[in-house]
Amino acid sequence: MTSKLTPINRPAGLADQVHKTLREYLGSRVLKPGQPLQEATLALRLGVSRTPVREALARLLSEGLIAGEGRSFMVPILSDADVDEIYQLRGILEPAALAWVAQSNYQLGALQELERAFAQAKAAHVSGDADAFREANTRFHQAWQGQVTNQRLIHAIELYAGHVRYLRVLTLGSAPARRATLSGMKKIHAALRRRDPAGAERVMREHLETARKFLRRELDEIERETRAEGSADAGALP
Amino acid sequence: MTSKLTPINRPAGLADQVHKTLREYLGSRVLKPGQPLQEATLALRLGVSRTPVREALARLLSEGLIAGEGRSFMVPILSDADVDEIYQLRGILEPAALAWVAQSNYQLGALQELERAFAQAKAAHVSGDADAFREANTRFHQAWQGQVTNQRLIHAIELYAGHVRYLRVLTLGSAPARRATLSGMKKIHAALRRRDPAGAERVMREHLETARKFLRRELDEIERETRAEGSADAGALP
DNA sequence: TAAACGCATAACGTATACAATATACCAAAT
DNA sequence: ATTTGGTATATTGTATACGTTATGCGTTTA
Repeated sequence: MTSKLTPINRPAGLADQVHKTLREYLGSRVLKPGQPLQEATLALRLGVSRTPVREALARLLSEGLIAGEGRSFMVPILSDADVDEIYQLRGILEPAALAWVAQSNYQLGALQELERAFAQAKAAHVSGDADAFREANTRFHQAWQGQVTNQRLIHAIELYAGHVRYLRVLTLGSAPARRATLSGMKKIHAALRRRDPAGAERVMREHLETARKFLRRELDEIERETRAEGSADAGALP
Repeated sequence: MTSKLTPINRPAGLADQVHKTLREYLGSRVLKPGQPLQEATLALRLGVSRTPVREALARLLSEGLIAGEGRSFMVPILSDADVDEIYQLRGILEPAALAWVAQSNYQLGALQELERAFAQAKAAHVSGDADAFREANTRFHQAWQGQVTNQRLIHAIELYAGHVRYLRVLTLGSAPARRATLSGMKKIHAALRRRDPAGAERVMREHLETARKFLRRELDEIERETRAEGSADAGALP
C-alpha cells in the first residue's frame, strides 16, 4: 500500500532558500527601495557563497521583484507610474479570476473560510492590530484564490501582488485603509455567494482601485520621509 | 553637442545570450518537448561554461519556459489542460490590452502598420509561404502591442505567448489555421479603427479561442507522431 | 581653482574545482 | 527469477579563483 505516500521534504537548494528569503525581506521592507543588492555582501550576511545568491538575484530580476541597475541590482523604487501599471495589471487579472470563481462550482467551505477571515479582519480592525489584520487579509485572498484551478493565473496574480507587497505592510496600518478593505471583502463575499460573475468582477476592480489610491498616498508619504531622513541606514539583515 | 549620443552596444553577458538562444531553440522546436536539459551538455554545445547555462536555466524555469524535473530540467510537455490554462490567461490579458488600445489615443501609423502586416499575411497565405505568414503575424502583434504603454502588461503577454510559441510554428503551416488567423486580424483591425473597446475585447477573445482549438488539434497530432517515432533523436544543437 | 588623467580598489562575469546526491548497473542471495 | 545490496558513474550544487570592467580618489596641470 504505497499509494498515499507523499514525497519526503527534500532539503531545498541554497539558491531556492536565498530566493525565498530575499523575497520575504523585500516584502517586509527589511530591504528598502533604492538599496543596492551586492552579491558578496548578501552572500556574507546569509552565510553562503556568491553562486546561490547570484542565481537568486537573476530569478528575482526576471520576476521583476528587483531592478537591474546596469550590471548590478537594487531594490526597485516604484514611481507612481509603476504603481499604476501594476494595478492596471492586477485590475485585469484579479477581477477575471474572481469572476471565474463566481461562476464555477467552488467548494462551499471556501465561503465559510471567507467569512472567518472577514471576522478576523473585523476584530483586528477594532482592536487596531495591524499584524492580525494583514494575516486575515492574506487568509481572505488565499480562500478565494484557492478556488482558482488555473495555477498559471494564480502565479501571475501572486507575482504582481508581490511587486507591491512591501507597500501593503504600511498601508494597512491606517484605519481608513482597513475600513475600505473590510468593505471590499464584504462585497467580494456577497458577489461570490450570489454566484454573480459580473458583480464579482466589478467589486474586485473597485476594491483594487481603492487600494491603489491608498497605496499612492502611502508611496508619497514614504518618499517624503526618505527625503527627510536622507536615506539613513542601508538596512541590516538579521 | 553630446545630447544625441546613444549608449554603445555593450556586449551582453553570456548568461543573457544563453537565455536568449535557448528561448529561440524552445520556440522553434530545435529543443523538443520531453528532452532533458543538462547543464554540461548545453555548456559544451554552446561553447561556454556551466555557470551561465545554469543561470539561464534558472531564469527560464522561473519564467515557466522550461520544467523542473526533480533537480534537473527538461523541455515541458504541455498537456491539453496546460494549453487550456495558458489560453485562459491569454484570453484575459490580450483582450483587455487590445480594448485598452482601442480606447486610447493610439498612433495613427499603427493602423497602417496593421494593414501592411495584414496584406503581407494575405499574400503569404495565397502563396503558401508559412514563414512569411509567421513573420506577418508577428508584425501584426507588434503593431498593436506597441501601442500598449503598460510594459508589465506587454511582458506578461509575451511571456505566456512564448509558452505556446513552439506550437504556432506548426499550426500556421495549415491553410485553415491561416484563414482563421486572417479573419481574426481583419476583425481586430476593424475594432481598433472603430475605437470600439468592447468589440476589440470580444474579437480578440474569439480569435484566441479559435487559435486554441487549432493548437489542441496540432498538439494531438504531435503526440501521435512522437508516439509513432518513439522519440527518436534527442535533438542536436547547431 | 577646476578639470583631467591615472591609479587603486571594488564589484561583477565566467570558469573550474570539489562535494553531495542521484542513477544505473551488476552481483549476490533468498 | 526476483529482489536486495553495493559500487561506479554521472549530474547537480556550491565554493572559490581569476580576469575584466566600473568607480572613486588623489594628483597633476592648465
